Amino acid sequence: MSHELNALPADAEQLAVWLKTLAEPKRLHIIHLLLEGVQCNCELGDALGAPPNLVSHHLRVLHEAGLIEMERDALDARWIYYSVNPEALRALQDSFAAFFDPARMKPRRVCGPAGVLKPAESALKV
Amino acid sequence: MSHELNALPADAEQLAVWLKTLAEPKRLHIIHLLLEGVQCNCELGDALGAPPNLVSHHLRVLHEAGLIEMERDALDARWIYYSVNPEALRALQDSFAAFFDPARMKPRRVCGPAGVLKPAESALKV
DNA sequence: CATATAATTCAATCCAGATTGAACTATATG
DNA sequence: CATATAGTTCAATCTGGATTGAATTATATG
Repeated sequence: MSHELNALPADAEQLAVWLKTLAEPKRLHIIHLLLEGVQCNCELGDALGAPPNLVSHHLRVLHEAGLIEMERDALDARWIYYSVNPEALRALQDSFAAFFDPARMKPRRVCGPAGVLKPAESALKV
Repeated sequence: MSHELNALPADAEQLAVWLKTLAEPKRLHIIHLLLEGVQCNCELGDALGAPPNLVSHHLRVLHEAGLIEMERDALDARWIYYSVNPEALRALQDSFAAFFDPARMKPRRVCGPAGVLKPAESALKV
């Protein structure tokens, strides 16, 4: 047979990484805030009620997952602005929609006694 | 103001629960297998290379999150068949698509020096 | 240069939850 | 009833990763 039914498809590997990244409540909240236009560590920290080093940690995880981008302020380079990576957001959407597509649902594979018996047999049995 | 920008929207709470449930690699794999039509604990265990009690644990978590359903075999009630809950799958799709909708992206909110200065001022500064 | 600020890095601690092994439940079959 | 099977429950252990506090970097300003 061509493709293993048992293995998780390769496309799903990237999705798994993204899901792990987004499953953290504070990180999901950060994405929400970034989408709303909030951008620097300090403001994110205020909104989350979290210290700057913790915010920094979560921002790094999000950045390493390719979900957000960073950019220094042109006038005062101490400030760093974060934003959602639009391409990644679209890829995430597509990947998720493909994996959890209800149309993917296949009929049950025969496994237990009820499936093994033919209709005629199961009729006799009853 | 009507709604807090800081708080995670209520709709996102359910999504957060689902994401935490699906972020576990074996559970994501189980969803994949169920979508492919695999259904009983034993076959899932074979595919995952995991003992039945561990499979059972993950199935419970998925069930408690409302993502899967269970049904006993009509002929031999020792067998239990699991399947993805189609309604939950659709709700998950909708919820995720709404939260990560690229169209949600708002312009950056003023925060640092570059944003605070008016165009004229920043022009002078340069 | 000295001081302040925005943010990161580092090391230590803590904790939720995955994993494991053994006992248990429920059902079927001889 | 005794034995086997499919699966669950329970308690203990282990581990990845969130959290915390202190030190560090980079930049700006007087």
